[in-house]
Amino acid sequence: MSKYDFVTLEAKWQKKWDDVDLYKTTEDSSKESMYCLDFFPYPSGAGLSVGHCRNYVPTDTYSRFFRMKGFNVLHPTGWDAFGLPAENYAIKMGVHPEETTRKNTENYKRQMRLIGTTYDWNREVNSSSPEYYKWTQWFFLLLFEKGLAYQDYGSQWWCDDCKTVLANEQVEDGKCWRCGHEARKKDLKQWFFKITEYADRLIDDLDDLDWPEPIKIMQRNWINRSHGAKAVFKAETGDDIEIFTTRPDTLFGATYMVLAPEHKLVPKLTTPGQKEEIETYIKESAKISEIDRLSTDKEKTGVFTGSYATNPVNGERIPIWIGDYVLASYGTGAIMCVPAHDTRDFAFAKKFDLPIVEVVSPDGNPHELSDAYTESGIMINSGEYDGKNSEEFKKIITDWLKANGKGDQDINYKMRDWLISRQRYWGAPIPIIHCEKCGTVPVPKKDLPVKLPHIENFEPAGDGKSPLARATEFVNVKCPKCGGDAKRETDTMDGFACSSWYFLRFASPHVHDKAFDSEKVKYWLPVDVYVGGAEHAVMHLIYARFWTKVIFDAGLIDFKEPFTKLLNQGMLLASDHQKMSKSKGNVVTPDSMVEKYGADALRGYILFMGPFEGEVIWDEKGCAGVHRFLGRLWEMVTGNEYDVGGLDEKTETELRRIQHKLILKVTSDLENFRFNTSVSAFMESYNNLFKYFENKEVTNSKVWREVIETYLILLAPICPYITEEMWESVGHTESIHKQMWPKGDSSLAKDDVVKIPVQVNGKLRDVLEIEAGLPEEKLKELALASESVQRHIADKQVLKVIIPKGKLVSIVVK
RNA sequence: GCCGAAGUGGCGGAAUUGGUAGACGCGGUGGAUUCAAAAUCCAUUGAGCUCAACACUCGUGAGGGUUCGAGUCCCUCCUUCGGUACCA
Repeated sequence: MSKYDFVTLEAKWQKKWDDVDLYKTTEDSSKESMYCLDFFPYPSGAGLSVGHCRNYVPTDTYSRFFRMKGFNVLHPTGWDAFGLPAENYAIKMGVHPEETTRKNTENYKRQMRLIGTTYDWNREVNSSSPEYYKWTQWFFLLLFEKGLAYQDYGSQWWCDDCKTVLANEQVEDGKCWRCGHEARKKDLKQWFFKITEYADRLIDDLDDLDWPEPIKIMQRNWINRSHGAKAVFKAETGDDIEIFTTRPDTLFGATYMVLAPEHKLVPKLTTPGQKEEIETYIKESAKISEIDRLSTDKEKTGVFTGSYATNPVNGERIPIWIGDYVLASYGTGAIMCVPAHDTRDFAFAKKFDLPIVEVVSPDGNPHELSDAYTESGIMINSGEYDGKNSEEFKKIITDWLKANGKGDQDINYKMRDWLISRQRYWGAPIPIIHCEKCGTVPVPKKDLPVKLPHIENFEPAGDGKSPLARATEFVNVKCPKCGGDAKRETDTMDGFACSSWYFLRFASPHVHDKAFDSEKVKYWLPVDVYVGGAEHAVMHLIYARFWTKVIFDAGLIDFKEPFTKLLNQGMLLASDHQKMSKSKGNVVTPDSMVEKYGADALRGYILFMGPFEGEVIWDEKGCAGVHRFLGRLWEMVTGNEYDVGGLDEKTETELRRIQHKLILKVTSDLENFRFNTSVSAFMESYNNLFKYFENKEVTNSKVWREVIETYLILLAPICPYITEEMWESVGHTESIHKQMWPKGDSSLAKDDVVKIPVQVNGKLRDVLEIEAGLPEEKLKELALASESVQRHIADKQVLKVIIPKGKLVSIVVK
């Protein structure tokens, strides 16, 4: 018997599996398909840490499990290689991103194989390769044709550090999502995708998805659909000021208006006397950074324009102010103010001493308000509508607005269109040609891909123009329409465009004449199980859903949602309870763990650490513990003769019980992504089997072999190397990973002796060890006869005895 | 502020969803092996009752409640973490 030499055996099997291409996936209509996908990684220069393993090991285990259950499993991966992070890294290293990407992907791939993943490398894709981004551009043109891609001038988020614009989703806390530099607004002409057109469907279709509820909530909040009404307030200048409100029931309480400083009508509404003050305010608010301006605890500021408007419902003359707490980009950029029923308006009114009129009262009586009352209630001070319920009144007054041409019902969204232009080099060029005569002309599909030219000076200039603008041979083209001189669009696409369709590409990664093979997509998609970090809740996961719907609408696929089931693995923190990062020097690499304990131990520990969705803290000792367990298992499996003798019935029953309990437990745990408890089940099962290990008669028996073989098969998805080696050592030639998953028999798993706790007044007093299946009468008798129970009921009166499901005896005494 | 998740031994975490709290692992303690150490193996390990056994008491963030019975359900509060930020 040899020792558990994980180094040698892992290398041996790695090679063997590669040689036979064990994990090559092909379509097979006789088998049910299962598509299990990890968020494809951005190949960073730092390589994989054990934190990444927390994503890849569970999905790999799950995929292996499903293969053994007889499913045809697609479990591919690839590289999200385009985008700012890759480019910034290349700039930092002073190496072209093509080169850094090539190196980094090689390293990732090496590490992924090291930990025993079963990705089908025949299906590897790379979003920065022309074969791939040709189709990203093709989808851009599809969106363009459908009127969903457009150019617009406007104030955009800009990062001075990355020297490019950012989508709204990519501004976190007023800062650039990637580099953390403060974002600011800049006026630029940019490309957008009209994602707002899909806002309703993006919200409504969430209902049917098997996704974590928090992610769905985050998406709903991000899109933030508000039902309400628009209303027109007539200014005394004769201008119409349109507002949006979710509380039309409070219209009678609108005592002033506030417009965003950027609102178009501000100059016209400003009276000569107020002109200076207004202009100063506009200048000042432009200077304040967005973060400060959006901060909720900032005191309200504003200036009176000098003009008045008429409240459409009661004809009251109300003053028009401007204030920076009103955003130009939401709704109409103007609001009606109801200080009695809106906290922000209340604060503003208090500060500038504006009238506060209560119109919704909790009890129908007027009150002295010390705060805004924002709940529903009974209408007061609302003319003929007094006494109505405010919720019902919403509809009544909205209908009235409509009937009188002063408004209508309306819906607003917080989500904005997706800004996809990037003034950066490392992305898919936007396939558009600008011609002076013909305007914006899409590149004909036959001319795709628009290849990203190899240029040495790819750093952003910071002038708001893409580095591609400097590549004159790239920029200057003939117009596809008129043949005259024209210029290429030089912006590249946001990296999130590339990742909005990659899951489709895996079905047929090598087709050259289309983005995907419809038949194969039909077989594999949608993705059955999609696993990745929760940080993509509002970026990637909204964008990919949007593209899928556009592709569906174009009739190219037959599903509306790309990811049926979504799971978020919990974060893995370093032993210092902080995120692993190079700068903190707390990164643990899979390489070092594989070297010390083997890939199987690393995999086992990753799964054992804690619940899949929970946050866990790295502790190398735990990894060593799993390694020790595997060493013991090795001893137990490899030292036996097997098949020599028979076995008595009692021992066989006991061994079968261990075997079938394990099958049932592991099967249900793996199905439910409860890997941590399945690893404990293996350890527990080992401990139970080990009690027989000294008994040669047992370990030489056929039953022992069967129990051990079942154990190995069950463990194979978690620890593929050691199980394969032991499987071979007990005499098999076909890979363990090709074996069928065993079926558990609950009747064999059942205990013949059960433990029945006995409680007296809710306190545990005894545990009866008795034959299973005794009638309740007998249980009651035995429980009452118990010595320690007697001690507690002797001088008392037994009121009742409860025996729920024959599992426990509860005696109530007085 | 609002939305969401979670609080269980020295630590990571189990607990059939209302039924023996602490599975499994880590760490600790004692022992075996060893010249010694590492490794390995065996035993023990929630707290208290000044040693031990038996028994008993307490114990799942805090306080109430429902129940024969609560880590699990209900109410109030506290703490931590994630998301979000004047969206009218």
